[in-house]
Amino acid sequence: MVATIKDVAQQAGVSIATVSRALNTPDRVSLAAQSAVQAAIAALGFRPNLIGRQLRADKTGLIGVMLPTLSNPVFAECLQGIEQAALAANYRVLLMTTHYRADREQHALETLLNQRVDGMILTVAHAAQHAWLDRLEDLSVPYMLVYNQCDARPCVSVDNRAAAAQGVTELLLRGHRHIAMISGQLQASDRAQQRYQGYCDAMRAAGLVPGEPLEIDFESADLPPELVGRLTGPDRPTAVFCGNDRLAILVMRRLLARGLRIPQDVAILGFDGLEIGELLAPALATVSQPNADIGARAMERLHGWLDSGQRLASLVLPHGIRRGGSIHA
Amino acid sequence: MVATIKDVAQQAGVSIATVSRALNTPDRVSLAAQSAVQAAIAALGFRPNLIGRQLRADKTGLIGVMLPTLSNPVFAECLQGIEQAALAANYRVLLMTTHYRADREQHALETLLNQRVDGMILTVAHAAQHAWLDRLEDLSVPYMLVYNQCDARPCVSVDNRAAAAQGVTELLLRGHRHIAMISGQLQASDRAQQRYQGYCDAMRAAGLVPGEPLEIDFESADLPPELVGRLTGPDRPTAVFCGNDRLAILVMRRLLARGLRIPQDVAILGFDGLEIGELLAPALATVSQPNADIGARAMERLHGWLDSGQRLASLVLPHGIRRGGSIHA
DNA sequence: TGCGTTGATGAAAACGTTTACATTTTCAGA
DNA sequence: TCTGAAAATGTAAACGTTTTCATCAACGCA
Repeated sequence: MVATIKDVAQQAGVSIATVSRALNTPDRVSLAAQSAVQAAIAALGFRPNLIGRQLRADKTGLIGVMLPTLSNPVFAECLQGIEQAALAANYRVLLMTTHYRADREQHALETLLNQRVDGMILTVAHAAQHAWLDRLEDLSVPYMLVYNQCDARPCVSVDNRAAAAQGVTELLLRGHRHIAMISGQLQASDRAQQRYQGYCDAMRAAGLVPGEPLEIDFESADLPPELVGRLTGPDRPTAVFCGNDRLAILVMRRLLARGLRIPQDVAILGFDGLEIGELLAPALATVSQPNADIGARAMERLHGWLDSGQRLASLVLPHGIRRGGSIHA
Repeated sequence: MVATIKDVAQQAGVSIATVSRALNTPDRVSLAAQSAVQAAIAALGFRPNLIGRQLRADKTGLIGVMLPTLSNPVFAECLQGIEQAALAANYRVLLMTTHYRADREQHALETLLNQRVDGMILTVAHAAQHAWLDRLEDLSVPYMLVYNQCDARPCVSVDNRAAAAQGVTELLLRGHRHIAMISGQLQASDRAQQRYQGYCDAMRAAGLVPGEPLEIDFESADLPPELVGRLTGPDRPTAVFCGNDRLAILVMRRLLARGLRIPQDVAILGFDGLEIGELLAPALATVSQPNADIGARAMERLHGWLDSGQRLASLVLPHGIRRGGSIHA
């Protein structure tokens, strides 16, 4: 049997109120009582039951975090940032992954809500129209989106569209005219759509006709053969812009295996800024995001919101362009 | 104001006990009452407060997960496995990272204990002598170690020593005689020690004298110059066995930058089996572990323990040797 | 001495559930 | 119609805290 505050009180010869005060507001307790309580706590190995405390306080100190997957290091790094900032702000992290599935998004949000997390940090499929986010607003549960970018919601992200356009422009400057874009399912990710928009912007600004996006499952372990065909066939593109680095790496592998030279035969540009990309051969050029920062800043802002009750505006963090061997020889 | 079971009872014209039963054991409630309750729940948007339930039941449905870092994809993949298995078993995951620091291990365990998690999945510095693990045993809190390997505790891991020895043997078979080992701080990781033992085993079995381990901080972003010196200097090794893939990748980068050829000038062998290693140039040879499986199996076993009350034995999963360009031309 | 202020303490209520136990209702069989 | 068992329901306690409110002692001051 694990000791409760009642046992401590009895052992120390004081009331449970005094024990509670000794724990939370020691200055309101006589020195004699304090040391009696300390002794009793040590003797019994008492540790306060947070569940009781949370029920009474109607606060859990929990932050619900919902991300698509941890297999993509982008989200793992972001989570790392969240966790570090949560520790600093004395919150704990309850984690759920969705694997880009709507039913899992719903289940996760429901669970987090039932668990009475104080706030949430989320990446959802489509921030703009999302019934559950509206529900969070109604319930006035503080939340922050990460990676999603949407005027009507509190987000921490880069400017996906502008960043993508800048990346594609980098390819255009190198003389590419036939540039394809590969992306995870647009329907599963508003970021993917925004990045595709950025691609279109840059193409049109150069007087070119943007291609249709070549879609592929976000979590697929390899490229479908017919896609490989389009990238290696007779009218293949001279450059490929990939909606994220994971895809870019898959593409690089497949094309290299098919005997294409990168970047001479085809240039590859990613999006995310995964560190590991720098170590590939050739090094992956990419539009980089500050992943750990995205998480940490989101947590900081959420903390501010929880502290002040003031909803905070979105935050757009700077992106970067990391040049590398995959786009210039 | 968010609705409670009491509001639902009032709205439905029944007692709270009936509402509770309608929720948990619907077969013990008349159809009339069931539908009245359902209607009330829908009307009020009631969602059961898990905190109240957890307090009453003395069960939280939470699994505490403590890992060194998520920046190393090994642990991110493992966490992914844990999360997936936790979902299947209807548990939720509370995450804490330690960054290989003893004070953070202690803080995390304390927090998880206070939060009354039903069980824990942990990677600790040293499984064998670890006061807090002893404490868990005393409190009979079910837990499973991952990556740690220790006869006296419930672990899910590979056989680190044998795996390392097999990897090093692979190098020996290729004619290497001067093989160095680079590792994270041995004092921060029993796995590192076991892998070093395996290295020594293999070297001695070949009649060679094992070198001292070259230690480096687990989380350092680059190699210290003096270490680079030893790897590139006049009596440099012809092969380097790295205690984990992350280190191996750092080593590869540095040595390539110094103009050494891999594997002609120096062969590199990692440990972990990170997928990304296959995409490097040259592809990283490594001793592979089934990371997601380690997490998933640990969670399954923990679930079994929680269900049955029976502590389960350790599980040693098979390792593999992934050959690659970093050890053979 | 008497009074008011301050500081320490305790009793009890409250947070939202589940469940043991008691009570009421239903219904089949005589 | 009556009886008894079974089914449905309700009352109240319990889980471990925090906090309000009341009580009481101590003490300074007139």
